[in-house]
Amino acid sequence: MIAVMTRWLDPDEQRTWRAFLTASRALMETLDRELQRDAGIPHAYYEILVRLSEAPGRQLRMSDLAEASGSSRSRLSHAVSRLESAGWVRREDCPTDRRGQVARLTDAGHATLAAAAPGHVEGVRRHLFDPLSPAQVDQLRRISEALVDHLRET
Amino acid sequence: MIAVMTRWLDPDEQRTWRAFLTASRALMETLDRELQRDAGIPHAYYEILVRLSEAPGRQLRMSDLAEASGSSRSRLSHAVSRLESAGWVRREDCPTDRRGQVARLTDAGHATLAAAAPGHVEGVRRHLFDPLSPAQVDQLRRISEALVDHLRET
DNA sequence: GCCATTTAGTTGAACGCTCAACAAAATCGC
DNA sequence: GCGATTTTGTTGAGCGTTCAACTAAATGGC
Repeated sequence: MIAVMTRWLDPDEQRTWRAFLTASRALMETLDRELQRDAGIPHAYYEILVRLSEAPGRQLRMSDLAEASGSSRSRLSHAVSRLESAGWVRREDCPTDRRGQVARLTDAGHATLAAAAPGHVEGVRRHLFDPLSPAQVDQLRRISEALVDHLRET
Repeated sequence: MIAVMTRWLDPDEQRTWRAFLTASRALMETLDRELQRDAGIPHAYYEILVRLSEAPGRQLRMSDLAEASGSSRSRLSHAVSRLESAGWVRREDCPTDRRGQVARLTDAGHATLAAAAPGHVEGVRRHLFDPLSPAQVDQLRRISEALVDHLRET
């Protein structure tokens, strides 16, 4: 039997953790709601369209798209099904791997994205960048990258 | 007709925004999965139990609990229903406002929380605090509080 | 006091996500 | 080459969240 004493968060850590929790949740919910209201799509779907629009030929293998959009395979599969029936994405067989599928952004999908993007960027600016000083923006980038690096190797 | 040119994100802002997005999403998903695996409850429910455990008499009005846990009324109502049928929370009539309901943490709920807390705190430490320097933790607190302040007044 | 408005909380439907199970094709080991 | 393993992607069930609609009680105006 091994007993390990829990190292609880001290008041400062507590405050930091809760502030981070509140801020990131509120930010995501706000941006998600704005996108839903103005463009009729959830943020996760918006991001899929963005990644496809940036890919060469506006197309990506499902697994690469999952990786790029930070999504599980299952989630992506469901999401692309929905985007496909909205007419914004088409699925095609991958020529080099017969297991594979390629998701391609349609013109309609690109148009939807183009219509949604300005409002969304505006929202990101207003809710994330405007309240922070340039130094804080820089700090936030370093902090986020440190967290990502750490989470990836776990 | 007023045409406003979109101020797109410059490469640095782009990088910051995406890193933040990736980091906060990955962190939340990781902590949520760990809590689900080790304690069988989602993070949102864990937080409700925490807030109740900290309240005087381990009880709170539904609307105060919603406020404290950063939840919509509807979400809280559904959540408390589930927590109630798990035996972790009880609903009682509010003595001073006949519209009101008070959620009270049961002993079973407190025990569940006590069992889940050490592992969760450990996770927060490992995934959030360990990868950051003390200075970065301080920066993150300031940044988060600035964002929260800004989002609250919108 | 009485009607209009606001506040508290709940409900059900629609939707998106998670998880585990699965099929099919590619790759690895020998 | 051939069987075991890994990788790719999908599926369906269960769960949690959102949104709009709703009831009931408190508050405010006159």
